[in-house]
Amino acid sequence: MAERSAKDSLFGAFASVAKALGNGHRAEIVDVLAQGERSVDDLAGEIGQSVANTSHHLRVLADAGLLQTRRSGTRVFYRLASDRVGELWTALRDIAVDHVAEIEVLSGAYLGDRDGVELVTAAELVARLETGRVVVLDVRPVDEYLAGHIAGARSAPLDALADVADSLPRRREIVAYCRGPYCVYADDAVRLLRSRGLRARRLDTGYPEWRRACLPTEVDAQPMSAARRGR
Amino acid sequence: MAERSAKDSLFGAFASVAKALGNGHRAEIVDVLAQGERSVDDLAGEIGQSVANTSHHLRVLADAGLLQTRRSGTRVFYRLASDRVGELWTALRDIAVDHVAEIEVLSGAYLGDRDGVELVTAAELVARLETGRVVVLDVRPVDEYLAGHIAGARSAPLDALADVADSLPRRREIVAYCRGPYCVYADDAVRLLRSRGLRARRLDTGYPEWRRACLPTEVDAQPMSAARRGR
DNA sequence: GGGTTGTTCAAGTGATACTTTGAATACCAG
DNA sequence: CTGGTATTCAAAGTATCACTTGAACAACCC
Repeated sequence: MAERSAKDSLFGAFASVAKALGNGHRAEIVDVLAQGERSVDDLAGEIGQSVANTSHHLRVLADAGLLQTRRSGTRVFYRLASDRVGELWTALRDIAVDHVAEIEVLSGAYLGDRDGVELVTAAELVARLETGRVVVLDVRPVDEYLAGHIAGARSAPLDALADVADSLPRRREIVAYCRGPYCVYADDAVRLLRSRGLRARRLDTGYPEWRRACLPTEVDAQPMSAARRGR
Repeated sequence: MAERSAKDSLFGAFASVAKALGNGHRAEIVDVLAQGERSVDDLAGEIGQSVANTSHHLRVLADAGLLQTRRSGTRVFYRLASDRVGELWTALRDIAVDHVAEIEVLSGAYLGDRDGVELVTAAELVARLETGRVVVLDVRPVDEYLAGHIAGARSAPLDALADVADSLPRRREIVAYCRGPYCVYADDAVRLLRSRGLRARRLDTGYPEWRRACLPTEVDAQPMSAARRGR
């Protein structure tokens, strides 16, 4: 009957959104864009692909309604179409972790040995922030920090961390965070800090999850052009 | 560097879950399984495909970790691996509705003319249930009602609705609900009831969303075999 | 054993997905 | 308006995968 084909078309359209996310490079793109908007060039660098190929994948995602664009001079900035897209990506990732056995192996291969990298949950960090006995470090690139960070966090990008480390209190606990649970920045930071005898742990998620949970954040207002120039 | 390929593999694994949902028939399967477990045979009927093909799609979903199985005699029952899979499906569907223009047309083609089918939100229904001035009808097949339904709802499967209609109060408002926003049962029910002069509207979502929102539900305990026999 | 229900396999059919290349377009600065 | 930068487009190459079917096989019940 005609109902059947109408239903098939409708569910095919629902599935098309999933299909757009069904590619590793595109998943990486969404993961990066959860931090904030990026130019095609930036994204190509992040995912290690040619600009042309990146542009192609961006089009696939945009056609599925997951991304929106903004032109600024010669550059085109892509961003997630809404916060809900970020939530969808997080949900997908979490379900993959829970139900795909293979992921444990792969994340181990990517993140490296996590011995000595202890985790802190967002709830625990909130509690510690209230009592004040913790230093929070944002170890992402500076422009991501400027675009928004955990309230009270200090910027300490990985390449500047060695310098910052000397000025950190040796008694107080340090919590580093970065882009998300599958970002190596915070792991690297914790290893470096601990090798210097500091008490460091990492947040188990990242900035996007923190913000979407409506936990306290700050934005360091700066002209966008200046912020971008840093990359 | 090696990190790149490790990262690609990891995100490829995340994407594999999305890939499993990236097919219309499989999306329909997940939508049906959000109601509760089903045998392969049942599912094949629901999605209008051969048993062999249905079994194939079920395997794809199960391999991606989205489904689990239970054997009972000669039958194999599939179910969602967890509630979170249902949430993922709902999130995907909602984002598709928000961001894919095409869907409006397709859902119109499937659901038919919705003139005269007014919607009630879950929040509004909760409020009305508290004041007691509403009759809630579950118009899904009986066994789905038995497996769990909105607290206080009365079972009125579509094929029996004509009989039930006569016994409904003519002054009180009637709210029908079914499997979800893209299920035609409740729409059909509302049209039938209104054609008889009753004041009927439909819930804008369905039973799975109601249950996951932790709103009040009831289960009519019955031997599973008896419940299943009905199909 | 005979009947029911599911899974697997092989095969057919068709097409899609990804990447690269080179050219084209859009915009800015001077 | 010209040259430089950033992005998109179109086409071609490469590879392979996806979906469906029909028949054989397996698991189970009575």
